[in-house]
Amino acid sequence: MAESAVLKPVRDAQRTRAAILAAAQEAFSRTGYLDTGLREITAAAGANPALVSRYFGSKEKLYEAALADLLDARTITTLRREAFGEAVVAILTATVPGQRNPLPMMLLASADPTARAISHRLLMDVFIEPLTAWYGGARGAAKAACFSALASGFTVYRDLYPLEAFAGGIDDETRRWLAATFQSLID
Amino acid sequence: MAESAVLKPVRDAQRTRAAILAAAQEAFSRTGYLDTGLREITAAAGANPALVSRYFGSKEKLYEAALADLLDARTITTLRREAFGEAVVAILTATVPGQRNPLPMMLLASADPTARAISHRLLMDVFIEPLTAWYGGARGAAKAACFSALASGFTVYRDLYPLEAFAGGIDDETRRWLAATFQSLID
DNA sequence: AGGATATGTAAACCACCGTTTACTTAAGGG
DNA sequence: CCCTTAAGTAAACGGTGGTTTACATATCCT
Repeated sequence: MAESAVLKPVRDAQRTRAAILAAAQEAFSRTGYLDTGLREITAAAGANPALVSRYFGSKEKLYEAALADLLDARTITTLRREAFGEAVVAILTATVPGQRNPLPMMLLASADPTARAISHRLLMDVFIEPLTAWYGGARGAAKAACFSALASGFTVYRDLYPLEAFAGGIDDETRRWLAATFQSLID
Repeated sequence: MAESAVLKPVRDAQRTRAAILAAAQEAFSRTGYLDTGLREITAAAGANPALVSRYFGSKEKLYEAALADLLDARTITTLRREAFGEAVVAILTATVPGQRNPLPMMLLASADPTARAISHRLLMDVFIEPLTAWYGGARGAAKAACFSALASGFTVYRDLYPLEAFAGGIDDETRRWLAATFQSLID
């Protein structure tokens, strides 16, 4: 039988790089930056630690690539303004812990000065600034900050330090309070 | 001249222990748990790395002692309910980064599984539970969660990933929004 | 087909860290 | 005053981690 060499080549730099990136995202989101070893990441990707140097340059660069691939303000800036609060809460509560969510990764990496600097810059460039522009006006930056604070805080007590009220499905009152609070940044 | 042996003894276990604890709080709040070495802490305290084992047992125990010394729900539960929102904002904005604030320490330590478990337990026992009781009623826990989320989020974007809107003195509109949001958890 | 090149591997290197051990020195009671 | 004990020190140990080096092998073009 002809094996599908095109679909599953034994050696494929792009695929290997992508596998390492995906494994890094999973691992960094779960065990942070400092506590995640390159040997652990590459083992999960079925690759070799030395390939991180080859494809990304260093662990820091790998982290930067992993985070940049997850950060995207459009998840928020494409929502309709009329039902903004409800939509945000829907997104927040739909997100499964550890599944392509940049925030735990950022927070778990914040202990390392270099990783934090990378996160800070990426956060500003590809999230805060677009969000500020989307809010618009003189208070756009302040609204973006308030939005980020509440959304991040929710994630902290849902994924990092789970509180029953957030980690186990939230009740209708809480959902309404969150939605109304997010909405109040627009009205 | 008689040197004040009572005020500044050369060898004093209690004083040395306290110095290590203070240095640990400062260092853990600044560089996290994993990235802070015992040699660094003890050097700042003018002590020896081996004394951590003697006085605290291990690095984990030192972290636990350092965090427990900072966590206290009474900063919140002693506020008057009528002007709760304003009072909370006053406390949040008065807090100088890195100065006896348990939150950055908790967040920066969250990458290490053991340190996170310690933080989680302490947080529940000496903060969330008292706060839940203070709010009271069926939704006490949910209110405590919402409070913690917004307060933590504010701290994150003030101390960890500084946004101009929070890190450089906040404007009156933002202050009002925060105060009103905190107050809405009571009314 | 065959050699040049891209891809992957294994092992070593070097530095750091938490902890333990053996030792030195100051403090304090009889 | 001496000697027991507490307090502090220095160095070594075992383990780990990022990175580099030297090497093996699959892939691709002529």
